[in-house]
Amino acid sequence: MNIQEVLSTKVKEAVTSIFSVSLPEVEFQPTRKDFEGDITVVVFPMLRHIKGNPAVIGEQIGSYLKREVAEVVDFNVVKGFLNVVLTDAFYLDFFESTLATSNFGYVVPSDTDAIMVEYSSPNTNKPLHLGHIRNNLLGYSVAEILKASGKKVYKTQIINDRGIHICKSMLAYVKEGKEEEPTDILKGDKLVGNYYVAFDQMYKAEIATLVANGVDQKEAEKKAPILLEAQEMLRKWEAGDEKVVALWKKMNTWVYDGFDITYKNLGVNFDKLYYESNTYLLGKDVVADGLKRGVFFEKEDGSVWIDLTEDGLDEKIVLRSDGTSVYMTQDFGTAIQRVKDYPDISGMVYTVGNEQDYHFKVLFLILKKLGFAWAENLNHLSYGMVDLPSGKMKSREGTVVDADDLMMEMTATAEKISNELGKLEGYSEEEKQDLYNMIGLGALKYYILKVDPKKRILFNPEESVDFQGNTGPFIQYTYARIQSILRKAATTNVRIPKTVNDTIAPLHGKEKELIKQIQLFPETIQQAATNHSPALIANYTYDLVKEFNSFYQNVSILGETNEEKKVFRVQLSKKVGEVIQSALLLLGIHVPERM
RNA sequence: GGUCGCGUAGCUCAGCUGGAUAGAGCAUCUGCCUUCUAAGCAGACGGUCACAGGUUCGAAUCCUGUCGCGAUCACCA
Repeated sequence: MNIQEVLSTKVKEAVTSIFSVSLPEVEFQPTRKDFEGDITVVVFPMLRHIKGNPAVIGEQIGSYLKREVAEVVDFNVVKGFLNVVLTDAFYLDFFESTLATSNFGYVVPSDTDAIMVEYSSPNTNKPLHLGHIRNNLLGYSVAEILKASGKKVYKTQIINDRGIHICKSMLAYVKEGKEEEPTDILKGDKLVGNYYVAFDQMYKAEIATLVANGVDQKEAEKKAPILLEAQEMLRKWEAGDEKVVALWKKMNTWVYDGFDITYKNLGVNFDKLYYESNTYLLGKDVVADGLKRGVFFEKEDGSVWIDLTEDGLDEKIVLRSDGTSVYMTQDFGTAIQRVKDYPDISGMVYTVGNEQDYHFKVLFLILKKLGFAWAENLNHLSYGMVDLPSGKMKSREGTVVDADDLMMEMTATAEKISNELGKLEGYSEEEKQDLYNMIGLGALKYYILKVDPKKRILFNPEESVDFQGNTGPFIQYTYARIQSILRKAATTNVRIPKTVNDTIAPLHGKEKELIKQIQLFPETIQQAATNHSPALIANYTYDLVKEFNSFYQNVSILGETNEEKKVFRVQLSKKVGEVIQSALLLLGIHVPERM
């Protein structure tokens, strides 16, 4: 039982004994820093059940708690707030208990209750950019957070490897590729992306010619010969034309090799890959079944629809009049397939931009109407676009911040700053490069993940990502500081005293604040998991680190003459380091021994 | 136009399942390295929480409306 539950019971007891009233619940909040105390009981809500002056009621409950609860040393009442002061022993007991816990804050993952997290899911016609980075970091991080919160997790992505957009880059390659192949300098995804851009240029030129010859703009966009050719290529692909399929395989392989490098550098991974070329026909049998059961209805032309007007949405097509699938059909077909593949799945998280909010609303509703139990636990991890000062990023127009380039720039910045500070004496060139990479990516990942996913990010390439203040490197730096102390101390086997005695008490205010912050870690993980919010982990870690740095600069650790106190501070620092490491790992950020 | 999301300090963001005097970082300004890593610490400056109503003992937080920004409303994906 934690302290809040103890206090809750005791407050109710107090109210019953003093006012002869039973209180349904007690409201707590952490005591604000400006007041004395650790935990605050809010008296106002009690006024519904007890008549009287809140300050007086607070006094009476406070006295009761001080008398009856061993952990309560003192209390004070400000307006309707009863601030309770807890004993140092309470905090030390808690701290002692964490020393024996490995992976403090993490819950051992279930082996039955699984969540599938989908993220990344790129098209294979162009390289990954900053928008994909946000998607990947969010998806990866949420998956890690869910794991830490006690779920079994499958990470997946569906690769959009077929369709007209893929044929466009293939066609441009055929037209002007001249057997070009990827090189060390030009990764496969970049090469294919170049041809996607090339297609667009040819297409635009043809439209311009047509318009100059008097063709209507819209008509020209539909009739441009190169577009018709691409459509023809798609038909051949669907018919299994050998030459087209061979080219498709070749170019997709180039792209996958390129993506692999980007994913590796970014530090993300997947347990299972789905390919749209294998799934795009799924869902038709579901439509047939749903028709029978009256979930869907058929129109005169043979197209199949679902009526969602009663749910405040509109009618949505699920099968075209020519019998082919639409995006939606594939999506529910794929969802069902995934549960067939992994029967322990009880829910899914889709990491997809907020432009598809409506689509997922409809998708989830359809799956519910089809009666799947797991459909109750589907979540769209919707995030805002990453825009540039000039507006939206567009691959076709070359206004994108490339993922590989950005990671390289971040690493270069880390190197520059490290060299200026010059603290890496004795590190080999390889160790240095690893460190620059760790710091550069730490900065980038933290920068992206600390903001609420719902909000759109305006990324200005002219202004570099910060390395000071509320940033990844600041947190990494604090970790490195702690490791430096531990190296010097080398007393890790010494334990803190089990009870508070004269040598360690009273706790320094900073020490107490640190323990309080550590205490919050497990519940922070749970909150981040329920809200699918890495930002909560980022903010928590920042608060912890700020608190530690304040402790570090205001309290001497190794210089402390009282041996018991010194050992305790070393232990405390070590624990903070462990929590920093655990927390950052949930964001996909690694920590250095030195920096 | 319908629907959804966002609007908090000069800038970037916390806080939003209602609680005390709205918090950080960046930028600007003051101090602090012959003592554990100054990518740091201590402090100053900076606010009509878009606006107007409402609910409540109490609203940045919940409800309604207005304005601004974005997304979306295809037999595209």
